[in-house]
Amino acid sequence: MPELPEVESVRRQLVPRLSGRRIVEVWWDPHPQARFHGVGRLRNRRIEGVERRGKFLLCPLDPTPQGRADQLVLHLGMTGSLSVEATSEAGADPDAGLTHVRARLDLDDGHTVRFRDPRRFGRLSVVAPDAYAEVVPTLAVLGPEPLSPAFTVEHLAEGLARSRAPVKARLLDQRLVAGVGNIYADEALWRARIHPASRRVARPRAALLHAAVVEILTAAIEREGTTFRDYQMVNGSSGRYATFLAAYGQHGRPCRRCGTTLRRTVVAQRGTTYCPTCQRI
DNA sequence: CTAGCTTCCTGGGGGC
DNA sequence: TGCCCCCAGGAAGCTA
Repeated sequence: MPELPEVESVRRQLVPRLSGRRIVEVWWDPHPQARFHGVGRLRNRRIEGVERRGKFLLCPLDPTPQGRADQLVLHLGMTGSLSVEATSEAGADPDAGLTHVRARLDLDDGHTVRFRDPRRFGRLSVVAPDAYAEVVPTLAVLGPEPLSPAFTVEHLAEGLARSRAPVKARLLDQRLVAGVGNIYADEALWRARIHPASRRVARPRAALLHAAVVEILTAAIEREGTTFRDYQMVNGSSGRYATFLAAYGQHGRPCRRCGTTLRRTVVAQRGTTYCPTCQRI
């Protein structure tokens, strides 16, 4: 599941491959449930850079003749990945043997960006910021970047105080903080010793959670993310954070702090692993 | 407005 | 070995 560290790792690999390239041809999946918006507008546009907000990849494009400053907005969903390899010869398999290719962007340097997404949860849009609310509503209301100065203890503590929803639900809701998904929510809550279903997190524990989120995401980026099932990087390699997971997917194993068997439950409609001894409501 | 449930999709794992 | 069933999950869309 690509979350912030995985998307950031993909972004870093894309920068040298995409920056300054012009898109000469575009194809996308005609499947009725495919989540594409305005992708035809990519033809003959230049990619100015590769940025990230939360789990969204953003590629600013050169302005249209009408002066419209739109962007390519990509969300990998659960199973999305990107490859950048040679464009296939005419008549050859345009997907070069890759499965589940849902979109292709042919670049002016002889490479093709292939967006693979077995479960079709990913989204690819061409949209200007003033249309985020209609096209990518989560991006329009996204909270601060967790590794930026805007993400403060005060912001997290006050945000948690304004709601009685389970703290894990608040971490997954992209409005409080951007980019945290199921893996790093479980990891941060374990590190901060907070029960995922806790509905009251006062300032002292909010400060622990703030530090845990920052430390976990920083360490995961250093290891280029977690490869659990589908996630892989642009060059096909895996993230190396999986062996550091203390909670996510570790139910039935002993807690690394106290040895208690980690328990699996459901919080916010998501599989959740926690330590019943360290993490009390 | 918020909280929380359902929906989309399909590979893979478990059970028999 | 094969078949069936069901699960995993981010975000959007819905209900109450």
